[in-house]
Formats: sequence, structure tokens, C-alpha cells
Amino acid sequence: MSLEPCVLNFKNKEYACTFEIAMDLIGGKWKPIIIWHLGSKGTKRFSELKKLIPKITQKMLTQQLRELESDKLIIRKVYPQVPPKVEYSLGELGESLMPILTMMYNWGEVYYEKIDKR
Amino acid sequence: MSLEPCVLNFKNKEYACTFEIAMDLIGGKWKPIIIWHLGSKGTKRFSELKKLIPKITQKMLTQQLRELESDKLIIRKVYPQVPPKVEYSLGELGESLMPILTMMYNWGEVYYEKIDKR
DNA sequence: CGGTATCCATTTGGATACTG
DNA sequence: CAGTATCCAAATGGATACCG
Repeated sequence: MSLEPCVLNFKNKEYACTFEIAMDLIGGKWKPIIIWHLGSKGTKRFSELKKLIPKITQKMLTQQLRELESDKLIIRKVYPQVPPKVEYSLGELGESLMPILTMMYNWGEVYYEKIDKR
Repeated sequence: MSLEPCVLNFKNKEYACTFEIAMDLIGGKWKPIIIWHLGSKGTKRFSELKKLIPKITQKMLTQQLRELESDKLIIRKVYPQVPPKVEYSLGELGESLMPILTMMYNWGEVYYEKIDKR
């Protein structure tokens, strides 16, 4: 599991290691939060996610959901009806992230307790 | 371990959960790579890190190292001599990140194998 | 309801030159 | 050797208005 001499190609970009790929997939400001909600609370509609993450804008929520979908981490299900209904849930690959997110959550908690805030 | 109704203050910013704090600390393009190298290979000098991470610019390496230091994840040791010698190593909190980084590394690997590369 | 489209502010990061 | 300083380009993200 060395890091340096490998160049991985993925989505027309070069990555030095699989770690960079992982960070690219879930490293944004919102993605882990979205995955976390879907993983811990199950399938959610667009508007429910918006309510769960009040500070995200509609644009960002849409954008992030699209990327997560195209990366096969979440599943988007559209009900062809009026008014529209769209449900999001974790795919298998998304589910497999939950243990890692949980560890990061716990790590952040320990850090926050140990550290001198500010 | 719920996510929504908590506001944590840290470094003059507001965070919705400890997870966001964790992502802020290690979520950049370079920080996890730097931590990974220091964790898996031990103490390194500035120039050694630069060699291990060829694509990072001197500016970014300096900047990221400073932030990691002020966040207490790494330790910077300056030897008062000419020419200068500066060594970086993981602090205790930095060390505690290694299991998480390892998991993410492995997850990225599995993902990369399973997924249809573009 | 679940989006798009557009515009704009902020942040991030890279190139280059210089220094104790 | 281990940085600073400056400038600039690109990426990111927010506000607002509109739509099928």
C-alpha cells in the first residue's frame, strides 16, 4: 500500500493513489453530510434532504446529488407524476462508506473535546 | 450520534457536526497525502516531503504544513542552523487519523476496481 | 415539487521571483 | 534549505429568478 509511483486514470483525471479518488468522491463540503443522512435515515426525497441540511442551497444540493449519482454512490428514483417526486437512497458503494464516515465523525468528536477551541 | 441540531464553534467558524470539523482539518487536496506520508514513513524534512509529493508547489506545501501544525496534527521542529533544517512528524492527534486514512485508501481501491472507469 | 439558468463573490491553488 | 511575496487563473459556492 505504497503511495507514490502509481497513476490512476479515472473520469479523465489523474490520481496519484486511490486515496485521492476517495477524497474526490466524498471530499466536498456537502457530500459526506448527504451520504450520512441517507445512510442513517434511509431513503429521502429532495425536499426532505433540503430540510435536513438547511444551509445548503438548492443549486448545491442538486449538483452534489447528481455527482453522487453519476459516481454510483446514491440511487435516484423518479416517480413520473405531478407534482414530481424524487427519492434518493444509498447504493451499495455508498453504504460501504458508512463505517468510514462513522469513524470520521467519532474522530472529530474526540478532536473537538481534546482541542483548545479557537 | 445524530447530525442536525448542533452548532459547534471552532476557529471562529460554525460547524453543524464534528464530521464537518474533521473534513475541514483533513479534507483538502493535499492534507491527507501529507499526513499519510508522515504516518507511514515517519519524520520527514520539508524537501523530502516535496520529493514524495512532486506535484505540490512549495507554496501549497508550506501552507498546508502550517495549517496542520496549528491544528495540532503535526509537529514542526526547527534546527537552528545554516542551512536550515526543519522536520515534520505526526502528533498524537495526527497519528489517530491513520486508521481512517487507511480505510479510505482501501475503500478507494475497492471502488476503483468495481467501478467502470469512465 | 424538484429542479435550471445566470450572474457574481469568495476561495483555492499555481507560476514565478526573491531571501535569511 | 526552507521558506515569502506577489500576481493571477480556475474552481467553488451563493443569490436570485424562472420553469415543466
